[in-house]
Amino acid sequence: MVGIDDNVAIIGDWVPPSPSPRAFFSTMLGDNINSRTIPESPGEKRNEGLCLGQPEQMTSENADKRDGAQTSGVQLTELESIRPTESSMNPEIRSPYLTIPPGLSPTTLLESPVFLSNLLKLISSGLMGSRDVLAAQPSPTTGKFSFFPNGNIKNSTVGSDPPDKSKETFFDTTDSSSFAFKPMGESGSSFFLGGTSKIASATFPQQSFPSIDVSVHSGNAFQLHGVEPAKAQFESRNTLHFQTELSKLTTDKDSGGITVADKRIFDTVDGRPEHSSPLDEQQDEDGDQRASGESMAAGGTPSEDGYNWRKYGQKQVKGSEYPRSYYKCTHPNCPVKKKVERSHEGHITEIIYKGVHNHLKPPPNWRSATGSMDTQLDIPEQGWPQIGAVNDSGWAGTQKGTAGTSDWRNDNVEVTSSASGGLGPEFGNPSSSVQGQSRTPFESADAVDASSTLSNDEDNDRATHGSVGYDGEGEESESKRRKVETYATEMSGATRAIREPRVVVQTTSEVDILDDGYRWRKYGQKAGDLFCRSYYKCTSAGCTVRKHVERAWHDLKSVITTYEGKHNHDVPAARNSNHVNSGTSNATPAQAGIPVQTQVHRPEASQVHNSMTSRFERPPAFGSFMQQLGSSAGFSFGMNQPGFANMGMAGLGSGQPKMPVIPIHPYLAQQRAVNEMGLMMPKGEAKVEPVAEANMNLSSNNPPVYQQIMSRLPQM
DNA sequence: AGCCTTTGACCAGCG
DNA sequence: TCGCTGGTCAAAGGC
Repeated sequence: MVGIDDNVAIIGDWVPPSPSPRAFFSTMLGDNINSRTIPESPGEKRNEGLCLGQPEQMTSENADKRDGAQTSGVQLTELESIRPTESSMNPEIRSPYLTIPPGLSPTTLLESPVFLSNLLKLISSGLMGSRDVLAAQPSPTTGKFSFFPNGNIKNSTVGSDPPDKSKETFFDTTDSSSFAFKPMGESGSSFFLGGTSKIASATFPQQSFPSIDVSVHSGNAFQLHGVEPAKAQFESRNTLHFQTELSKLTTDKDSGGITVADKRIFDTVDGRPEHSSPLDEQQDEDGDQRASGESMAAGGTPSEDGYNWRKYGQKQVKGSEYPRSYYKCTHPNCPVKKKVERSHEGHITEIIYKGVHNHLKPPPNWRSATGSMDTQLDIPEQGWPQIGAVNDSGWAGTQKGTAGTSDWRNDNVEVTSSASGGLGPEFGNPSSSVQGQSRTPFESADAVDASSTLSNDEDNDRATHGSVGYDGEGEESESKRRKVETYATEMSGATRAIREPRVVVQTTSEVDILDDGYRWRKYGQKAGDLFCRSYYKCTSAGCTVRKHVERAWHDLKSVITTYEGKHNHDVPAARNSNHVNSGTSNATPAQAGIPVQTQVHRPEASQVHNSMTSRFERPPAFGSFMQQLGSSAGFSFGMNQPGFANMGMAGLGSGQPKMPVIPIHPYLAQQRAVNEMGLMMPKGEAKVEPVAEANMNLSSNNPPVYQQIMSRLPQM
């Protein structure tokens, strides 16, 4: 990769030896406890401080005071990604520098909810004061970031003037594409977080956060400036305007919960991609202008943000000559959607994101290799879902009430409530209440870091070999090492192309298999020479089960249905009752006893209705069983799926009772996380090959085949 | 094989 | 109640 690999963090007085993205964020966010000297209230869990800081920090006054006090307290560590700097204009206001390690593109950072939210954490924790203004330019070649206090930027390189060498001699002033954070108001090329006093003036219960507005000059400038309601700004040619409005960030003072509304708007001019993945950036660096066009997926889908999207709608909107496109993240259970609007020239003018991904960004080439379903790694459910939850106040980014609009209300309510307060300590994960054992928001950040790492070939190799971006860190703590191991396991599992269990059922009627009690959405169809196959997804929220129904042309009566995925909810009540009570004698072998090779029993259906419940609330014994099951039969039932928190809860229908909450020892939880990762098995092909008719129970009273299969799971 | 886009229809909110 | 609008669904076909 040109640039980023060549120049690393020139901002600092010296450059750490290839800090990993993980280290970058870890350090940035204080994950490196050794470098963290930010005062914390005694007895206060560290993680609490990591979220949004202590409440008393949240006033503008305090924030400003802490700008200096806290940042000056940041020790210069080996991975000094953030360091205090004397302001040439206002020595009281200090802002950390931020260096972008190799392999981590600025755009990757800024597109990352982790980055944005963590910047907020910085702000809130005092590392970045409310008045800190960041004028940023991503350096495709250096990856430099620097944070400048408000008003200190006179010569940012953003789009215009080079930095003042007299002030920043270390700054690569000859590199017009260097990174600088610049206060808003100095041309359009500013990037600031904290938005003057908006953050500062907000007090944390029900605090309203300012928008974060990021403009990215895809060529050589990068901007993120806070404005009020995010407004699109068109910069010069090749300018990308990225607006993120953390339009709603509220906290529950007691629980530490936080609700964040996030909106990002990408504006592009001149048809440049509104966002660039690291690869795209590389292409740009290489002068490969294909990026402008080819960074768009077929059909113009903006995919260069690294995530996989499925267009689910298009609408001609009022006042726009061109339609607006609607996309959903294809990752299972990921609630993120985005709207893409285009200018009358057909260029993308705006992308509005809704929600935050609850998974890692898939490595660039994985989708084509293994399919997006398997490549977008989940991150701990106590991570982004809560943040995302927070964000879902609507597309427009206007600051709305806590409930948000109808479409997003579920996200907000479900996640927030499920997380016992959202972004509080441990993100509300009851099992993660013990410091240092469970995953914290920063660990989520770590995961994302690692994701970024995967974008880097070199680091990717390391990840594959179980060493994720720890170069230069010789004395990592055991806990950190454990986290790395955990992640390595995770990555290893991902590398093995984790597949889901598969159950193949042959029936004599497609109708029956379609009417199996569950709600399916047809998402594809394939007609081959010998067969015609339809693809279905379960429409239940949080359910990842898919099936395809295949009918041979020569024998249309023979229907082979293959179920694939994890069995995380019960049959929808209405359909279920209908089905059971219908008495339709059209029962088929599909509804009969299926001789699943894996002779398993199942817990109560309600006990596996979603993995949120499973993960948080299932008895440990059940987890143990599932491990055995997973290891023995290649089955998994949504038990080892992180990242289901929000959707899982959203998917809790009224008729789906929740399991009692059974606390799990955090250590066990963590170990389980590791184990579960390790149990991610290749597709288990628990195949029910064409079943002999004799084996079919044609009783119409039989529950759907899926239930039949599930009924063979062990009882608790 | 699996996912994607297209596109008309449907639905809900709102005035 | 109606019309407008935005958002979503889902069948069909393409990649």
